[in-house]
Amino acid sequence: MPAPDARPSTKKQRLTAERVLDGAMTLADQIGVHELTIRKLAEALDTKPMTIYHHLPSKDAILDGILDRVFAEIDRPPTDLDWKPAMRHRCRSAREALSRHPWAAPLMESRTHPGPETLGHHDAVIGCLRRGGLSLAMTAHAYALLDSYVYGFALQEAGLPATGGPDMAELAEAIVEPLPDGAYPHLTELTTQHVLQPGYDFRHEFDFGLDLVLDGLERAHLAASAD
Amino acid sequence: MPAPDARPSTKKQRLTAERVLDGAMTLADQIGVHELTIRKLAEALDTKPMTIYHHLPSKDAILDGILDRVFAEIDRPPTDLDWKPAMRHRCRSAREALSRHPWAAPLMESRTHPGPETLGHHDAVIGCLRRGGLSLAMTAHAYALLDSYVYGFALQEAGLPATGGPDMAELAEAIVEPLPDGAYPHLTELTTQHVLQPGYDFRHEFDFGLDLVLDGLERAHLAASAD
DNA sequence: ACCGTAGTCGTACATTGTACGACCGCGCAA
DNA sequence: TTGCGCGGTCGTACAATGTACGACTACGGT
Repeated sequence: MPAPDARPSTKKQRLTAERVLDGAMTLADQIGVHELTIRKLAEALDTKPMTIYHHLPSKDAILDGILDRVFAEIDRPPTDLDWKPAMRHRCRSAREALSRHPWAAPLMESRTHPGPETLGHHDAVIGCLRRGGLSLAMTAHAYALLDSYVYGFALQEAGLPATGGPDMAELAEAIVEPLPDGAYPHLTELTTQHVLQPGYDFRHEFDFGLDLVLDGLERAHLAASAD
Repeated sequence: MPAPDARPSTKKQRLTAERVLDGAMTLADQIGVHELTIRKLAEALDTKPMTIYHHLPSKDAILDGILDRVFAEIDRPPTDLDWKPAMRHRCRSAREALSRHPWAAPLMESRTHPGPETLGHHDAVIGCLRRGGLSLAMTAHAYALLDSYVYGFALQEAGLPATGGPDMAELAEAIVEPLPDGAYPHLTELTTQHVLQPGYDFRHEFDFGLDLVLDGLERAHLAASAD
C-alpha cells in the first residue's frame, strides 16, 4: 500500500525547550506579547498546545525564558575598554535589543525570576564598573541610574506608535489634531515646531541623555576619588 | 408587611464612572493589575460585571482611566520656582506616585490613549522648561531624559520584591543563596557588601541620579545658551 | 396615570491556561 | 525476534476571563 501519511514531505521534528523559546520570541515580535497565547504558539511550532508543557512548565516560564534571551542579545561591556566607553557600548546595545523587542521592557516588572543570561549580564556590568575603579556605593549609583535610563527610554519608545519618519508625522497629527485647540499649548508647540519637523527622530534623544549621564557619573566618580 | 429586602441597611448606590475607576485603582493596588478582573471589580463595587460596562466601554478603557488617575496624583512643576527645583519637585512626586501604584509604570507601554490628566501634566512639564529659557531642542532632550529616568526607576522598583528594611535582606538572601557559588562574583559582592548592609535603601538611589541629571541638564542648557 | 430612557443584570459564548490520562514509537533486555 | 518501559505527543475537559445581547426595573417629565 502507498504512504499512509498524506504529507510525508517534512518529518515532524522533536520539540525542544530551545525551539519553543525561539518560536515564542519570534511570535512575540510579530504579534506582541499580550497576544501571545499557547495555542498560537503551538500552531506556529506545528504542534499541539499540550506538547509545549512537556518542555516548559508554564506560560510564565516561557515569558521568563524569552526575557532572558533578550538579555543574551545585549553586548556585555567590552573588557578592553575603560568603563565609560564600555558602558556606552553596552547601553546602546541594550537600547537596540529592547527596541527590537518592544515587549521586553514592560515585561520586566512581573518577572521576578531572572535567568542565567540576565544574572551574568548584570554581573558583567558591575564588574566593568568595579574594574574601572568605582567604589561599591558609586557602582550602585551608576548601575541604578544607567539601567533606569535605558529601561525607561525603552518603555517610552515601546509606547510610541512610531519613532521617526513620515508615519510618525501622520500619527502625531492624528493625535494632536482633535485636541481642544489651545488646551495644551506647550505640548502643541513642541510637537509641531520640533518633533514633527523633518529629520527629528526620537531615538536620537537616547545618545544625548546617555552621554550626559556618563559625563555626570565620571564627574561624581572623580570627585569621590579625590578625598 | 416588613422590609422585603433582607439587607436594607445600605441603599444600593448608583454607579458612576468615577466610582468604577476609584474601585479599580484600589483593587489594583491591593491585588495587582494582572489580577484585576471585571468580576472581582464588580464584587468590590457590590454590583454585577455587566453593570460596569454601562459606564466604561471596555476593560482597556478602565486601564486607561486608572493610568490617567496616576498622572493626576503627580504634582505639576510649581510655577513659582525656577525650572530646576520645579522639575526636581515634580520628578520626586512622580516617583512617589509610581511607587504607590507599582502597576502603573509597566502599564504605560500598551496604553496609547493618554487621558486629559496625562496630557495636561505633560503640557505643564514642557511649559516649565520653556519658561525656564530652554530651547525647543533642549526641552525635548530634558523631557525625554527625565521621564525615561523616572519611569525606568519606577519599573525597577516595581520589579523588586522589596526596597529596604529587613524584608529585603531575607529576600535578597534567598535569591543569592542558591546561586552557584562564585558564578556571579561581582553581583554577589555588591549585594552582600553594600545592598544588604543596614541602612541601604534602593529608593535613596533616586535622588542621586535625579540631581546628577538635573545638574547635567543645567550645564548643557548654559552651554547652549552661551553661543 | 403614562411612558421613555438610563441603569441594572441574567445568560451565554468564545478564548484563555492548563490538569489528566491515553496513546505511540523507539531503544534495550531476554 | 519479542516484549517492555518510558520519554514525548496529544485529545478532552474544565475553570476563569472579557463582553455581546436583550430583558428587566425605576424614576422623571408630561
